[in-house]
Amino acid sequence: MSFTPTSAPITRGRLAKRSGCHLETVRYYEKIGLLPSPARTKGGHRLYKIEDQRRLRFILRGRELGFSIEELRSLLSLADSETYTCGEIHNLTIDHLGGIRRKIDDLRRLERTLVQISDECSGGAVPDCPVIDALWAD
Amino acid sequence: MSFTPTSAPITRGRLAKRSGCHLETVRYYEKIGLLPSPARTKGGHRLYKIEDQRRLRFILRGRELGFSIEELRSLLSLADSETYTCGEIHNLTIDHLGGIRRKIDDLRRLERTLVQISDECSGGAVPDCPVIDALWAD
DNA sequence: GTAAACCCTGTAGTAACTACAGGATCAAGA
DNA sequence: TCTTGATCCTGTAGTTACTACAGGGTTTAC
Repeated sequence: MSFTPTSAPITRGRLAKRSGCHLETVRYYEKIGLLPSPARTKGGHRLYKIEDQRRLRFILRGRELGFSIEELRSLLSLADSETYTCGEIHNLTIDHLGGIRRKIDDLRRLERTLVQISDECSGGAVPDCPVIDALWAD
Repeated sequence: MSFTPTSAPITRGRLAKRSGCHLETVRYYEKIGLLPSPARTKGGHRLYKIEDQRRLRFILRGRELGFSIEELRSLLSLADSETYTCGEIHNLTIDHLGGIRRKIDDLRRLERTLVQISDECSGGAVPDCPVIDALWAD
């Protein structure tokens, strides 16, 4: 007889709470194939094991790092394959980083433009505004 | 008899092409109430006037500046009212700018984290990767 | 045994479009 | 006038990554 108190299967709600995500997110990840369909109770309730928790945490961390679902699918299939190389992962990461940097550049350009336009704005009670003028301009 | 050759009504396709947006976007903006429903031919085809072109350009420019549809709805209703003040527009613009700056900050944090993680990555053919490790970590 | 708390399924909603399908209309040339 | 090809019409479904129900069934604690 051995005690295995920490590895007892847990319900979906408990998994979500422990992982810090929404209850429905767990079901969603299962639906789109990022999480495997877990064992069930006789009544049909899902039962998750430690490895499911680990996988969910992987996905949630990846999302926090801005990886898309499809990027995570690639990342997970590499990680699952056990034959991935650091180079493959590196490429995915660099691509992802490129996308983030493009977004930053776009937003910075936007910021500069908006600042330029709104700096001309008196902000007062006058019925005339350079922001509106810029949008209406021919 | 007067000639008014430049102000003849144009079709949806022509309006879209002139304004540099997708054909269906015009219909979409009409559907959500940003553009008014235009006059029609006997056969039901839309006919747009110069003022519609102007309004569409306003919306498209606003979108380029990152304003959401709802923000543009506010901006347009102010602009339509003819009684707006520069201060009201300024507030909307400053709020919008705040949102953009928050996004930039978020993305920069993300970038730093990703660079930190992937800098430890050899990028070689070895089957071990700090990116994956970071995601799997307990 | 019962009641509260939890879980099940499927579906619809979010933002801002884009992409059809299956037809009708329009403009230009013969 | 007829035809042909381009354009247009409508409604609906797809995109991303979830979230929010409705209307039930199950589990658990007392």
